[in-house]
Amino acid sequence: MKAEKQIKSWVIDLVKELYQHELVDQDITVKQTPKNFVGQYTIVVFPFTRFSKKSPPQTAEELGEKLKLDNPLVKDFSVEKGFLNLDMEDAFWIAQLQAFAKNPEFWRKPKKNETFIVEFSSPNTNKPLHLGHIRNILLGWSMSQILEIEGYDVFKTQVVNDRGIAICKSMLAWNQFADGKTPESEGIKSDHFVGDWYVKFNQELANEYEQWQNSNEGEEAFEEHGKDQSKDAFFKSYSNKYFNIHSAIGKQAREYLLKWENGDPEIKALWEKMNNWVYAGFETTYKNLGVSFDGTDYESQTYLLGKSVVEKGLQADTFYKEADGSIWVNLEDVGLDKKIVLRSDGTSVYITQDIGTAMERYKDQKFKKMIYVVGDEQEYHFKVLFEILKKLDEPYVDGMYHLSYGMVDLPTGKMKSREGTVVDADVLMEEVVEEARKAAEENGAIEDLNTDEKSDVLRKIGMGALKFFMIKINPKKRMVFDPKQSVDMQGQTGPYIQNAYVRIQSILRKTNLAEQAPFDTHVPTDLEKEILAYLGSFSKTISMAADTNDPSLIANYAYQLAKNFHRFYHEHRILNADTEAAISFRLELSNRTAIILAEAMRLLGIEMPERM
RNA sequence: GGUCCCUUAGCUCAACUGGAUAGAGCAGCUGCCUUCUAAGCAGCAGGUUUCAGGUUCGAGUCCUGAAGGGAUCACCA
Repeated sequence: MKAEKQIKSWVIDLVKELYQHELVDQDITVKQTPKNFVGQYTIVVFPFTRFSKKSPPQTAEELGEKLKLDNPLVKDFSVEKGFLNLDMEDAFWIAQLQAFAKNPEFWRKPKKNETFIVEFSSPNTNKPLHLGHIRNILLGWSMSQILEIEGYDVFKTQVVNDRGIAICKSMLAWNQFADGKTPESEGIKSDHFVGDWYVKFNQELANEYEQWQNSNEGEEAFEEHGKDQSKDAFFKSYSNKYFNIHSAIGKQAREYLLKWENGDPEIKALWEKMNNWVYAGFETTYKNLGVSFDGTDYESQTYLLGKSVVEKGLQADTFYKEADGSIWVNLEDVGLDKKIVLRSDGTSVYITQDIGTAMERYKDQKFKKMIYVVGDEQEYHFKVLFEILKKLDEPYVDGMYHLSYGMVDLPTGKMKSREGTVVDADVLMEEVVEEARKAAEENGAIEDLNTDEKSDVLRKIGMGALKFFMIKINPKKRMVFDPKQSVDMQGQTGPYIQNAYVRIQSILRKTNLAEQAPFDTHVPTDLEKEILAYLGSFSKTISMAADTNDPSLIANYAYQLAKNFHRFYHEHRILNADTEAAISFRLELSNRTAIILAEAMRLLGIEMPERM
């Protein structure tokens, strides 16, 4: 199962013997041979010509001869330009398949005893989770699973932004307009309930603003600051200032915030009540998404952590004080800007809190590595954060990584809450399961299941479609989310992969795997060899996904494997193959394929149904 | 304007980190269900990898420049 590694070690020995040159694994490229050539593994020999002092084909020929002679597992070889294609003996493939039974989780790496923190999701508490969060959560979750396989002790955490002006807006609107209504009384999911009051606030603000625009004060502001802009453009750009300077309702919201910071009991109680509604709602959404966390940091508890940071920075002369009392760090020597870390009024800014949180986490966990799953619009922020930590000589800084992912767009453009084009996570999940139900009704394969079993299967299929659709795309790419495509169940989709698994389970139910004859006399077909070789490359794929922080590699692997299996299923009989050995071999091959498919999907947070 | 990211088939994406003739799916067209689940398989068609140079045995991948799109450059979070 470590075939490629084994071939590399052969090559290393051979090159040493023939050309007296020391190679390491990384110098050698071994890959699966493309379809239109004979053989299963290909060695790229171009790089060896430097010290073989022969043409690429000659070098390949020479290596091939010797490999074949020395290794009984190499049946034959062929040379095409600088590529050496190896055709392996049947015994080699039999041994590959047998090896799975000895090491059923061969892709799992030994424990490293190192803590790896993965921070993801990071919602605000003033509105429900949306499509963008789903991408974030899927990435974070799946990186966690992958790193766990790589041998880390993974600690999954989220930062909840539970304080600030946003939640105060919801609180204010609820206080003024809700008349004591609750999520229970209205029958609304509780995070949506709180979000609705946030929307209500913004509506009130918009009304107020519109009236003000036509008032004398509004006219004056336009005269004074509008310059050569159109009225519309000016008022659009002025809205923040309006909120902070003129708005009555805005003033009230800020008073809420001030009272909160001063520990006003009434406001604190309201704040707690509304946040608890939100948490209850998030809990449901997380559960439906199939994710959980090992810890949660609330900003209300971490936003003061900045103080110790500032002290440390001033002591180390990393930070300096301006005349007005604000504290800064100068990062111009590493090509960045100056950055404030403490306001003149002594309050901390966002980055200060991040530094504090990192230090706190290190104190608690002694983590070796940490990933922040955060959108790419914050790339600069994290560059600055890491540089500051470096200047502060924090020991863990080299293990920190910002897993930056592109925004999720709709076919109609950006998601904008003001324009009501935000795709809500809960609504989306419902839709996608509903779509699975329609598809299942059409083909009727699960009619005989009871209601619970059926809804379980439909949930797995619908969520599988949605999750796969999002996770198969390279994280750093901005993606277009087409709702129609996200519910597709055919082609390069989650259900396509689930279907391969279900087909295998259906076969395995008809027989007893443990009672099969030995398969060592079976002569494997080209396709069987191809699948076996591909199964073996699962470890490599996981490692690469871990190294590049890219779960989409696993998604593509799973798709490719499922595709190979579907083809195999059509081209070969399994249960009624010609010989006992063939039946046994194919059953075991199918069994291992199913196990690896399920594992690959598990790493992506996708469950397999047994029927569909 | 500075910095960073993206650009591959009509659309959505791959390409094992520099390897062979750039692959899938969707959409379109053709076949295949009395044989292990047709959410499947096989086939047709679709490409100057945005453009111009460079590096080398070899470039979608690396370098330089250009064009188009995006992000960021707050005493916001």
